[in-house]
Amino acid sequence: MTQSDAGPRTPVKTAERTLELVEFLKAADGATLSEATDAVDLPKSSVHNYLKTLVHHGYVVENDGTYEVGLRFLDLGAYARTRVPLYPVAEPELETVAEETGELANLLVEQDGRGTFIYRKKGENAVKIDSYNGQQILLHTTAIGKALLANLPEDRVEAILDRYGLPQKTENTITDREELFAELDRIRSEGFSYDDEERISGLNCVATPILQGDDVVGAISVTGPTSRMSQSRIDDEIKQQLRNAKNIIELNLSHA
Amino acid sequence: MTQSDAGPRTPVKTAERTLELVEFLKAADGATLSEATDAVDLPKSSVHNYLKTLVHHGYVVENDGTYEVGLRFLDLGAYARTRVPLYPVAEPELETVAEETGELANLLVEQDGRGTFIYRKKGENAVKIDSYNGQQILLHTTAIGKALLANLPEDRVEAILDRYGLPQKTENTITDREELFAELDRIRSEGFSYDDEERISGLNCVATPILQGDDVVGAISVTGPTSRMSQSRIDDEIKQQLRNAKNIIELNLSHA
DNA sequence: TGACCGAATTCGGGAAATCCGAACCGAACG
DNA sequence: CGTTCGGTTCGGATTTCCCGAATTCGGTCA
Repeated sequence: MTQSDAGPRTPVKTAERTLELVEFLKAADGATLSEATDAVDLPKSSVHNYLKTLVHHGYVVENDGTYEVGLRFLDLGAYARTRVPLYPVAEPELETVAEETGELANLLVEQDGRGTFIYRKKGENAVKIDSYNGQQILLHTTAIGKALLANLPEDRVEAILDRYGLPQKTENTITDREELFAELDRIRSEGFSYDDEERISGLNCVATPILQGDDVVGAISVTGPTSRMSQSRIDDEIKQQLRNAKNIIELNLSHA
Repeated sequence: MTQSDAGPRTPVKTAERTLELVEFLKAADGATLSEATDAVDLPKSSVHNYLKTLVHHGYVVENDGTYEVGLRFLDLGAYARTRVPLYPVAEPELETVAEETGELANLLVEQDGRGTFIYRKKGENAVKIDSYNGQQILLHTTAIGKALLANLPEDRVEAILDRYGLPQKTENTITDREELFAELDRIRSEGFSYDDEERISGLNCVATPILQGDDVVGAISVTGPTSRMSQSRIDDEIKQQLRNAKNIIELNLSHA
């Protein structure tokens, strides 16, 4: 990863190790003390202290020897979501989109250069994979991320690219800056972005940004399997649904 | 609080301070460095280091001088929820309950003696207050918590009471152990629990546990304003809806 | 324009918390 | 009954964090 942000001058290492440990528990779907010890570079006794401390505060749960991410994080996470003004406005509209199309409808916002799905609603036939709330992505890897990126000020886009680079996720991921900027231009003029299996093979996605005045506050999209996302369906149905939702959301945002 | 769990012998203090800081940001709905410094007992420069470290990792966001809880927690929280097998099974049924009654439908699970609402669905007329995902409560303060408590093994109940005590939330909160155990007996024999404004004045609640074999895995409830929750409506409509949802959920749990 | 004020950031020595290996326990299994 | 594989405890060495003072930054008022 081309990460050029060095971070704080004097980071609190213990805090970082704590978070790293929790992230490992997530990645591993739970782990024993020994497994966790192998993963983070610390002796067993130290990891033990960390885990017990986290357990005591409810951030980690222990079930006969295996440690897991605890529900206490849901409290913080759901709270953080309530602080995003777009969320309550967009939620009902995305529900409609999911119902009408039968596919997966998504809402993405940006924080600190990263994209976060703050709401995902499955329609009747929605693809099962690749879907849970809170998932974080790099903006250049998806249609919905690019829709957002295309409407950010140029200097912010530059800063984001400097920090996170353009790592490749599938063979279609854009990895070249020039190419990305050209694509962002196209998105700005058309108002929609697409991805052709750029992040996950077999999935297609159509997205459009949500604007508040001149500022982009998020983006919405519909995701479906390549087989069902024909050009004609995209043009006739999907884009219509998205346009509709976008209008209502922006209208409600403007006088709130 | 009657808290008799001393916690780990050698807690990692820095980890605790980190979490405490994030919790403060939540409680304060965002704060500046100076405000955060006043809240936690540390000098400004230390708090500065903590916050910058958290920002760097996306757990806190900074907007012109004020720090807020970041969306990265949503990733961990929503993930933790996916690890609860009850969640996907109960979600659609609670949606039905919310639609049919028009009130607020809830799903609670227990971890480490604390209750966590992992799903809440608002019906048409649902009360606006007191509702967000991930909220944590003490089990003895609500109908839904008591429904859960009533089906936990006695020694676990004792342990939970030892650890968290019976703090009073409203004038109706049960604060006496004997009284609570009597109430739990009653709940076990009736199969439903109620609260009369025990946690929040003006709100009433009807709840029933979700069992898997002999083990309680959670509880569901309907919450509404006292004015709308008449005895006859509770008996004729609400309990019927809950019974129905409970049956379907338990059935689906049993052969999964 | 310049001086002022509050807030955020940087700096460096001293104190304290974490690190870390080794030893101890306890359960499961052969 | 012995062995093994984890988890837990202990205490000294040292890294890391604490913490006040000095500096910089950004905005406001004269």
